[in-house]
Amino acid sequence: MMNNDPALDHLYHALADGHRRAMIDRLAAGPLTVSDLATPLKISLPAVMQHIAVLETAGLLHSEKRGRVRTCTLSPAAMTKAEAWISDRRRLVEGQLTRLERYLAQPEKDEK
Amino acid sequence: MMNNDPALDHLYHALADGHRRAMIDRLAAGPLTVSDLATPLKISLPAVMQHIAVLETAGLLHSEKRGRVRTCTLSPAAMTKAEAWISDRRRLVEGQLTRLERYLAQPEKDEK
DNA sequence: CCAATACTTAATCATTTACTTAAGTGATTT
DNA sequence: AAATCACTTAAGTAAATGATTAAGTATTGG
Repeated sequence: MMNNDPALDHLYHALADGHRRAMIDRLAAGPLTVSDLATPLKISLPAVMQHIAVLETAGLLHSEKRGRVRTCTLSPAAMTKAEAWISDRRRLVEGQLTRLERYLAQPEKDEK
Repeated sequence: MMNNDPALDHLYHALADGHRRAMIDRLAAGPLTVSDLATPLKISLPAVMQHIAVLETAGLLHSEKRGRVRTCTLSPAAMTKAEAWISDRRRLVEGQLTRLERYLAQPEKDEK
């Protein structure tokens, strides 16, 4: 079964937090260091590092250390996967609505 | 800030569990009762009810009780919201890649 | 009316999460 | 070499999560 998929667990779990979404938002404009990511957040640096680890486990970003500075970059592929799952299901339900609307819009026949 | 959005917290949290995704999957084909939803899952009925509550809090489904049977139906609007957030960010990052590629593809000038 | 059905509530529990503070590591500056 | 910087590790904590079992509450069929 496709829904017993730890990768999707990690992906959606990573997205289910405002701090992490804010980090993704800022990273969407380009790579940032750990300190850069931490600056606008009102949490400690270790907390930021834990969020980075969660995003990295989900495959949403990768990071590289040069000297004493770690730079984080978004990986769009993981986002595509999360988006694809939900998009597929949404389309199925909306297809259902379309069938219901088709049924409702259909003029009644067989009324005798 | 758009990322401090409890609705998105609830949405992605609801999607971050295989049992709940399996339930969404089956509901995508049409409404089901609580027992119908529980049957293929190897967890207790109260556990299924808790998952339904999480999905309902996220706005992913609504349920209605008639007699002693509760029927659950998916609400595609919430899915659209979750999909939209991630889609927007993915497009931003992919736009970046496009700019990078454009830069890399560009023949070097100013080399003197 | 009585039992079976379909949930529902309540109480409990192990684990995971999202933090914290304090102390440590290694790379740059001065 | 010493201080500063940019993380990193460790240890601990309160609250949330995902499950359980046991005991309800309404419906509904016989």
